[in-house]
Amino acid sequence: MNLQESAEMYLETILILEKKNGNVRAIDIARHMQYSRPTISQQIKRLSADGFVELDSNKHISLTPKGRQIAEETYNRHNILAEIFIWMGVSEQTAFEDACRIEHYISAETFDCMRRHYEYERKTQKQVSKTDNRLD
Amino acid sequence: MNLQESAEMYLETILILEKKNGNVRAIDIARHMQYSRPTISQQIKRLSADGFVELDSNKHISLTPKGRQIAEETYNRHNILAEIFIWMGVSEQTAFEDACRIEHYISAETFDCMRRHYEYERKTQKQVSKTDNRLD
DNA sequence: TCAATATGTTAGGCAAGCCTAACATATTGC
DNA sequence: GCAATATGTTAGGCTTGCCTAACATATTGA
Repeated sequence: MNLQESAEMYLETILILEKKNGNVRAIDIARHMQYSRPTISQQIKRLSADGFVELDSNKHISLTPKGRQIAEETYNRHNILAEIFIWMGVSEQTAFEDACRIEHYISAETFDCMRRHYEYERKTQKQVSKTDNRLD
Repeated sequence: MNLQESAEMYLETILILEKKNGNVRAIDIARHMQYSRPTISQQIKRLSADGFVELDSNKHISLTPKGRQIAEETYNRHNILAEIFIWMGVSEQTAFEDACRIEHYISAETFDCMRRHYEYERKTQKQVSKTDNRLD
């Protein structure tokens, strides 16, 4: 299920907006991603044709199970990566921005190793402050 | 100096081939990157127009100072990222592949934090084996 | 109610970065 | 020396993913 970066971004955005607003319209996605309305319209059409989203009669967009799975995987990786970066001392904003780009390119293997490393370190050597700019 | 991923890849590849072979021809780049000869020809023309590489009368390609700087930065980040991933337990091949993609998207801030974290951990808790597949 | 505004879609365009086919030129081996 | 092979270039094409302009439709407020 190796989707393009852009498709993952759309699906993750839909999930985020769904959590925030309940329902999701194309215009909401356009504002959130800072893309034009036609761009969203086209991409939603594509995601719909490929079975990742559905539109109801009110043009409300929802994730299919298949789409939701990808959205949630992407969302989780994004957040966990950002959490790891923040733990390493990266500022919150940069951590989220970098995580957002990197999540699309990191393999499952590397992601798992980073996560395991992080969890292990947090458990064993809890209170070592090794950088100036840690947030926690 | 925010170059495209693809330009960074070409420059890094030229540096690698230069280290390996002494001189670099378009065909060497094509084989290494698995792209067609015309593609390399076009991209070298572009990199040359933008002042990142030069061609001599034998069609040997060399990096300008400006090009070399980017190539070396990219190369170093690639290797250090891979080293960190391997240290975290990622297999050598995956570590290099992931590093190769991620190096183009990670910010200086996040990269520095990862590097500092790695160096600190190596220094303080040298012999803790936390995963099965560590290489060192 | 109906004009103004908001939202969605269609059509057409553009840049990046690949490709193949065809041609041009350089190198090599008999 | 010359045919075969290797390398480089030109021309034209394709996909992805964005854009604007223009139009279609829905919603809202005086």
